[in-house]
Amino acid sequence: MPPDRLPPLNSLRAFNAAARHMSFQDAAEELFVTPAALSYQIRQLEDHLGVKLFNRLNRAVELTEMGLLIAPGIREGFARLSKTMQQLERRKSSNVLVISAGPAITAKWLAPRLYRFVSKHPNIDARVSSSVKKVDLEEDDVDVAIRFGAGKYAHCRTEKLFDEYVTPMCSPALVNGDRPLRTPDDLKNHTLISDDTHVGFFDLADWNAWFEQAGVKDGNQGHGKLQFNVADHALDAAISGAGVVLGRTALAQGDLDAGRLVMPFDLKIKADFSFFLVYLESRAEDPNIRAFRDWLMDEIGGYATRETPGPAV
Amino acid sequence: MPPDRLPPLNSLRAFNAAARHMSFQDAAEELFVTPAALSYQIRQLEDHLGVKLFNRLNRAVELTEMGLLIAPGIREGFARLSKTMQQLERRKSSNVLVISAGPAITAKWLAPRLYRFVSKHPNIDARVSSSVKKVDLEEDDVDVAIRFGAGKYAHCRTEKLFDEYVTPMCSPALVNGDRPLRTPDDLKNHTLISDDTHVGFFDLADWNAWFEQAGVKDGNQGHGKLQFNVADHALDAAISGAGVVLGRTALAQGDLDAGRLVMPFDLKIKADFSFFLVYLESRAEDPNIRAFRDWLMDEIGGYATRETPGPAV
DNA sequence: TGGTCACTTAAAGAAAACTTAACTGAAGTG
DNA sequence: CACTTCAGTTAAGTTTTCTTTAAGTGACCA
Repeated sequence: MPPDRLPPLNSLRAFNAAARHMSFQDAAEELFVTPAALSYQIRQLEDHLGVKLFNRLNRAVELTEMGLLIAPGIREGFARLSKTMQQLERRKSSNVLVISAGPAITAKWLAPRLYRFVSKHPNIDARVSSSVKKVDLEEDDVDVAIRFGAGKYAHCRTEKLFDEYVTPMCSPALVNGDRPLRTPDDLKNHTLISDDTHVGFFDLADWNAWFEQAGVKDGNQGHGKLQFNVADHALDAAISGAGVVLGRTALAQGDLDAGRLVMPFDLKIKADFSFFLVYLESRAEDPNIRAFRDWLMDEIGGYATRETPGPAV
Repeated sequence: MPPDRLPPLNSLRAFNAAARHMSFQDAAEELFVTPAALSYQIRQLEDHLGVKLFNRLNRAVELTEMGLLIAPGIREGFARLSKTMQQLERRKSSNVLVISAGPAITAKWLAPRLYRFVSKHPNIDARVSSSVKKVDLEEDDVDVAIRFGAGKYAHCRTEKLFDEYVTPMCSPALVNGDRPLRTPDDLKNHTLISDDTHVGFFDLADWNAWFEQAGVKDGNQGHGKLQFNVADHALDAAISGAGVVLGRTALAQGDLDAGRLVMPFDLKIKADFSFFLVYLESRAEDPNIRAFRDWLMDEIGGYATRETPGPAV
């Protein structure tokens, strides 16, 4: 980057305020100076650039072509600086790390092991913001996000956590019970549990898709059905023996490891999407974010797959 | 936006230079001041924020946690301001509008009618940058782009120009010649022309796909084949009577209107992608960009479909 | 016609930023 | 082990820049 040769910064700030208010008076007020000072600043900028930025009308001002041209860029530049200073203020007082994740992954995966992160980093005040809504890392006060998706987010560094597979799962008691589960056909004797959390957000194989791949006709016409709109509730229902759930391996990990759930069949359908850790490229060196990322990678024992797409056409 | 209460801007600039160079000396040089001045500025910023930003080592400096936290944001903020001033410089001297478009759409659509834009806006120096490579509107010196895609680009305003369909096309002489083209089956008697320009960039129906939809078996085993790696060359070959091309309606528009090409069959396969005009959201009010956009919309006689996706997770 | 409103201008005063020059303390050098 | 060098610091004084005060302009409004 060459020596930038920027105009006097105070005059740029004055221009920014004036362009936003479309009034020198209001701008002067915002900056706690007299209108005279502001007028002088704008003129200084115009002289420096050799270009008129405002047309002075009788009792108003309007941006010239050139003013119109640079106003958005100047505004964004200062907004970026401003946001950055806010970040620092936030960090100065407390030491919060806001983690955004969907409800299911939070309940089944993140929350049960987050205590390890907190005890490893007692100075970091970790907060989980659990929501289905997409979160804007640049706007909302969120530091890192765990997202199920394709792993492409503008300006973000993303690291794959794990892939997702869909397969039937149930309580171990069910497998060898009075209606045993030996072949996919046996599923017709059981209540089929599912969830529609993802509908409208992303595609995920459903019972029909699984039965098709398993070569079972009319599998879905079986014993009964039970549907949830929160993924972890569906799993919990299966744990309690209510039936067989078409579960997601990543979410059910803990229950599978603990023996509360088993996968009676080999057939797993891989999802198009995976779980990713996402955070702003520009904040990759933030100590708190690094700490969380390192802990997370350690926790899953995998290594990172980095992808850093930028905005391109 | 509230009154920002930013720290002294000069001290921010000093911090930016120092953080980039990791050296007060070099930073001072960049800003054409003495090291003493720079030292003073950094201290001023630290005092203002109440936070140490650099650790002073014996003969070097290093960023503290807090310094590390804000450095990227500060840098980006100034980079934005800098880019904006560069834009103004560019516009001051000349009045260039750089249009980026793929080779085929340039040759067949844009170039033949761009003279109308230039004669309508004689003060604008329009330049076409024709390339297959993706262009970064924020980095490269490109003002607007015409792209074939899904119409989702970060930070960009996109307006749909037209959809794209794929269907056989040939010289009108061929249709009623000694090997007439009455039904899709007749294609077996003709040389099949195609292009693979798009391969690796996006999916587009090929001859196999078209034959399948037309219900023709083994259509592709016909008379002969001719393949190009530039889309407009394939069209030109068809115009000259070399055979039947699986043409793209948007690209062939001009040749179809002029009667140089005809579409012997009704079956058109719609492409997943469309042509879009793309430009940075922040430059939507740029007079040159507005002028081009308005002319373009006028030219196609359609109205705009605006989509402005931001970076979200 | 006279008052008001938004911005401008000029001169003087206040505040900031910069330089000079002397200082510190560690690393490299002979 | 002294001597030099090098990066950064500090303090005092100066220069530059910015800001205010106060008077001025010109269009709009009553």
